[in-house]
Amino acid sequence: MAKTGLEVLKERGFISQCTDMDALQKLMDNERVTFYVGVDPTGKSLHIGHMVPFFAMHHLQKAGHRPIAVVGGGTSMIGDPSGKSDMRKMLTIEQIRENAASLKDQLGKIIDFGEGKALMVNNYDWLGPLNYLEFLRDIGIHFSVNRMLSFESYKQRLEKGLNFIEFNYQLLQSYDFLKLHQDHGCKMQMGGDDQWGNIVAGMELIRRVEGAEAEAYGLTFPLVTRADGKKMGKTEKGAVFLDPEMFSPYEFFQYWRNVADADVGKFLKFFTFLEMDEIAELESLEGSEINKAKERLAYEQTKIIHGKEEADKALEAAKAAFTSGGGAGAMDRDAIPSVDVPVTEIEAGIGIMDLFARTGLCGSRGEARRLVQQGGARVNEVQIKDINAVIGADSVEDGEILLKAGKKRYFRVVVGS
RNA sequence: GGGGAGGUUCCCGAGUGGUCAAAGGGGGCAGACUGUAAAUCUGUUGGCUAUGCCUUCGAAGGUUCAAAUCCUUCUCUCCCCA
Repeated sequence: MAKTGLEVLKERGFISQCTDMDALQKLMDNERVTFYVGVDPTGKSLHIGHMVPFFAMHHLQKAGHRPIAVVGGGTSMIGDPSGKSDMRKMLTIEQIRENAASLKDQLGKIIDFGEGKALMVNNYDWLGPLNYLEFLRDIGIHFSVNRMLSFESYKQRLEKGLNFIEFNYQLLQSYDFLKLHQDHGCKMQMGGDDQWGNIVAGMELIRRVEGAEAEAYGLTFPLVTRADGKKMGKTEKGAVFLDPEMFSPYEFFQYWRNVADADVGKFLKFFTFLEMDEIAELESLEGSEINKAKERLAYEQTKIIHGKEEADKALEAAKAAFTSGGGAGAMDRDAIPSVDVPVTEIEAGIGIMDLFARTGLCGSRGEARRLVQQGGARVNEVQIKDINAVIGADSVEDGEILLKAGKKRYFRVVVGS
């Protein structure tokens, strides 16, 4: 007996709030439902913190429903105040267009944009040409300022200051839902919990314009948190982007490999397509065994985003680097960042601090000095503790020198001519 | 438009003429311990051609032997009034 899409979401923990679960269940049992999720094209790459709704989309699409990804080209020119303590930066139309194009590629890894299976639209297409007076008359009339002000998300902003442009965001998002309902028969909107207010507002708008019997539902996902309280998908160096140029597949793999014990099960459900019984099995592992589950999580997730080949490479590299006495010997060379240094410089000899300072492993010579003094610096796996050590041609192996900072960070110095 | 309070190093937050590269906390980095986890403990945390030098306390000027600290102007934020 196949599970319905909604059941899959439920058992995986995707559902936080639903405007009418029973009715939605019934609807989805009986027909192919078109639903949508908004994406903000505020950057050229998504990061994993954005991914929950798209994994949810995947499950529903698999169950036969039709997703629409709405690029918020128009709305991102306004900036959603929900859950934000500060106003968002505004982008130009050109930037947004560029971003939108690369976002589609990334979403394509999770959602099948094949003919008729899914849509991607840009709300700038209908928000852009809007006529202010008409919009106020046709749409604005349905909104109560009193009601809007009572929303929790606005309350918070009222204390800090909320300007008029942001205040309009909800109207525009509601209009999106109405527009998609009219043009594509879209009946459900999904989003993070912070979108609840906006989603409900959209439903109400549809009911007011189309009549009380119009079918519109809303579904929200819980905010995915990490056991250590840090933001999902953020590292000190920035967000965990899906774009391999911005965040290498190896590091991506490592991010997942290093999640907290308490998060493994949850993440397997959210971010992989493994079956529930397999996840249950992985979840039941205890002690150091749990590393197997983390490895699986990292592998599956990397495979989805970067492909099987990259996932295999990352897995192998990780194994090589962390088992049997360490060493990056078997690591995939390309996965390690590198810098070119002319052979003449190597032959002349480079001070250990200079070498580390120019690799990105250390931000400055001072930082490099500390690293060396604290015993975190290794050249070809040999610890160097002398800050005056000079690295010369005798350290070159296979045309490169392998540097290691701490236990996990590697860097290659490629000797160029 | 009027009045008030503020802008300090990655973040929060002390500091109100020299002893300040600036307390404390957070975070980061490194080390120990480990399971590439968590917790804990230790060290470290502006840069450099390095017992000294340079750049930093919203911006620009000024006072002084000496300023994050005093004065002037500008700028931004928040609060109260209109």
